[in-house]
Amino acid sequence: MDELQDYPRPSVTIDCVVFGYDGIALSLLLINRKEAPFINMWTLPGGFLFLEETPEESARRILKSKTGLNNLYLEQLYTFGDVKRDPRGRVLSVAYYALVDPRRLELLAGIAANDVKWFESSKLPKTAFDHKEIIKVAYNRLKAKVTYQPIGFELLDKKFTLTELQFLYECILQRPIDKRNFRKRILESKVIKSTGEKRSGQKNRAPELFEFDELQYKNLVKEGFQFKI
Amino acid sequence: MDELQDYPRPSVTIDCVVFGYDGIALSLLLINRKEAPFINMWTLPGGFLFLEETPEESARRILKSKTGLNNLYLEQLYTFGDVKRDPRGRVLSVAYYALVDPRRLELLAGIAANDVKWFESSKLPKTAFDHKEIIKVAYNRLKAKVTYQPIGFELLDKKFTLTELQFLYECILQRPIDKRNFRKRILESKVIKSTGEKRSGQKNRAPELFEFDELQYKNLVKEGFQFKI
DNA sequence: TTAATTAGTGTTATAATAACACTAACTATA
DNA sequence: TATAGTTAGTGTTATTATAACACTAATTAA
Repeated sequence: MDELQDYPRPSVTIDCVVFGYDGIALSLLLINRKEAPFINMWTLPGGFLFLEETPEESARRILKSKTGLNNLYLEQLYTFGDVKRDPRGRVLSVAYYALVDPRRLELLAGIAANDVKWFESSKLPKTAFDHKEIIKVAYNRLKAKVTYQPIGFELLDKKFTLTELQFLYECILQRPIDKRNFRKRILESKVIKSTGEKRSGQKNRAPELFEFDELQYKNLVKEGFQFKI
Repeated sequence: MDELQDYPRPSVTIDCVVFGYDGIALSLLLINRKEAPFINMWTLPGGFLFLEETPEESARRILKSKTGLNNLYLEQLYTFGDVKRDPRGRVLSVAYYALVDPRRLELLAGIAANDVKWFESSKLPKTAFDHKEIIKVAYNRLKAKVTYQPIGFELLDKKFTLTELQFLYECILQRPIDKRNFRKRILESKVIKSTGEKRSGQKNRAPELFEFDELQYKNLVKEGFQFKI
């Protein structure tokens, strides 16, 4: 019989690509590394997988400890396994990506402000390990996914205007979207509903506030509905 | 500094979902397990990851040893990491899926015929570990992928007729496709080209033989072309 | 009250998709 | 050698989805 101990085991880490959106630009959360190797370089939030947790649980634990947030949208991205991706030895990384509204996020008090930082996705610093590659894969996945699954809402406040939602999509997809067509489609899809409220206090017409209709979305999915932007 | 040996390491295996198509049905290659646990049950071809190989290299090595084939279409599927997915201990599985024309495949002489077997995907036996779940994820991925990437060709002979290609798509997607629309679209896409030959010796009109135009496909992709069925 | 600013709204041309039925070529056999 | 049986191959049209486009409405500040 094969015994587990007959085979050498790699180390396994979890790395998270955390996307945030502050209303202006898509950003990524990076951590300044305080240890060798790659001391003082920027890295994805990550850590070693514990034996008593699943990779997803591990990702949530790590995100909680680095950002203080739980319950965020999280999805497995890919497992990176180049033999020399970590100079310390053989380390597999199961990568996840997460979506966060950074305005809802309080970076943990215990962590020095300089250690954890948001970077605009177009202005990333040099990163350690193969994290540049992981980020690239994550961004491509986000871009593809956002057009056929209503995950963009995770990056916004609970209540948002259609203009805000459109700006977010333009920001992720890096292309302009026609306002009238966008509104028509998103409203026809029935995945968002009006709250009846308006956002006032601006120097212009008060826009209507909408929210994601999760219940309705689940029903639509059951009927075979496919979200599409 | 973090040292790798400070952290417990899980075992890591590679499991492969091998899809085959014999002209009639989509099939899966399973292996009859000769060891505990799950002795005598059917499993996905798999094995432990070696420290000196990447997960993909490992998958190719495993497939080569179980099927004798190399150079097959292979793609990482997902990493399965339930804490109790293997009764022997903590084992992560990095799963891959592969596409094979089973008529090109000679099962290795060294392996008893009963040990390795094709099963129609609609008539699978009970499988060990969480392999049922892995298979389900793989089939969903294949179904989605086949509509926007020309990977179906991997399951056919180098030269094939349009009718064969259409049957394959109907088989994977589990729905009828209009013959004229299918031909129009696949030919307009330019990813296949006529060989000029015909397949004769049947009791009916000799169909034209086509082949996948890989060079042309790569060019089209560079120009931003998206395959679509 | 007026200017500035962003929100909100429909129509039409164009392109993509889906539905549909016959003729052509080859083989077997009467 | 004519005919029946079988699968290959071919275009057109209606329907639906997409893309392009410009003005009016509401609010605030000056």
